[in-house]
Amino acid sequence: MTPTEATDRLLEAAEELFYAHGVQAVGMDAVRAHSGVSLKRLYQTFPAKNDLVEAYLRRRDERWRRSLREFVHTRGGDPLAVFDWLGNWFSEPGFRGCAFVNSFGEFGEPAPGIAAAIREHKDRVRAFLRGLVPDKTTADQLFSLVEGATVLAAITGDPAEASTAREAAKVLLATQG
Amino acid sequence: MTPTEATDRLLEAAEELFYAHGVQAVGMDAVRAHSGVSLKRLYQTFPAKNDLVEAYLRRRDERWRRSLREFVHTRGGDPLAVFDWLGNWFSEPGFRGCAFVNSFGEFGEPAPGIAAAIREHKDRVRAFLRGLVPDKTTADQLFSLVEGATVLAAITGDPAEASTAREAAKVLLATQG
DNA sequence: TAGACTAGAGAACGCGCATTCTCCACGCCA
DNA sequence: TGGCGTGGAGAATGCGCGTTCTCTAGTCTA
Repeated sequence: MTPTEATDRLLEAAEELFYAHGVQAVGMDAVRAHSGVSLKRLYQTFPAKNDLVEAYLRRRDERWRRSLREFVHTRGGDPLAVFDWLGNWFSEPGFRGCAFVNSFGEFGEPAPGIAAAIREHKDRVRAFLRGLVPDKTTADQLFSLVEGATVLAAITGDPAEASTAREAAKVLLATQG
Repeated sequence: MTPTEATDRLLEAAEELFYAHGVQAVGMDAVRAHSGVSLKRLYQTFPAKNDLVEAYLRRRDERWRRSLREFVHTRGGDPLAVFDWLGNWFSEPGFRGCAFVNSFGEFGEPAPGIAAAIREHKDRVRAFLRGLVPDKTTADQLFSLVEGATVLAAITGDPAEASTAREAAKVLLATQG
């Protein structure tokens, strides 16, 4: 098995397990079992669990934003499409809220790399929304709606939080946008 | 030491430690040390850590909502006062986001009592907002803003998320309320 | 005062898990 | 063919922590 293939398998397994069960609840041995990569190789690739966690978050950030970006692009950059995308996400089986918010909750004092990955993710999402909505304030308001809808959908299990937020966004965009 | 005094001290210590550092990061021995209640008494009062966690959450729910309710009451029930209250909260030293959202993130599969405490807290906050804002949809939109502002203030450390959300709420209330 | 009960301090137990170590099988080169 | 290095499987280590156990000092009662 080539090093890059091992890395891929590890990150794939890490994402599935960490997102579904939480980082702390998943042992390195579970990652080994789920990835099929030996423990030795695992530690050669990621010297400590924190390194794997940080890599998991950074990869998830890239993929999550790419998915959102591409979806919104097919809608001609309509900011409301963001909320349609959220609705789809909330409805996926296994949806458990924002991985970054969950990780923030899990680690009282996160390792610096992990804290940075979380903050940078939110910064990038904010930047994306600002690119979609010229007015900074309005963009930030939509961001708040996005985060709120995600948290509530996770806790209540109701994907309709997305349309509630969508209606609010529509009003905000019409008033200020 | 009377049993109720022991319970009070334990819950006080639990809240300070669990909220500040996260539940998993705080051992029962730290609760003992911080409360001054012996381990034996601790386990007589709360047979397992989960019971203490659930009691901590339920007590925090009561106090948090009472504080919000009383503040909004002094403002004549103005829904926008909610966001002023949030701004104060976000500015408090030691603010670390919503205890319930953090706990949700901490426990992949929470014990039933803990999951219920989290859900019930959100249900009650939603009910409070609906009492303030007759229109259900608008109330739910404000709820989304509240949750989003809280998450973002926690992660970015910027209390100004409260005023961003407040402006959005103002627009939503003017349009629909 | 002697006996019995209480509560606290802290040791002990058991387990889970991050990390490291040991041993073995397999492929490569002279 | 015979050493030799590479990689995997999985045991061993060390530690943190939830929970329980032990021992002891103090207090109340007859």
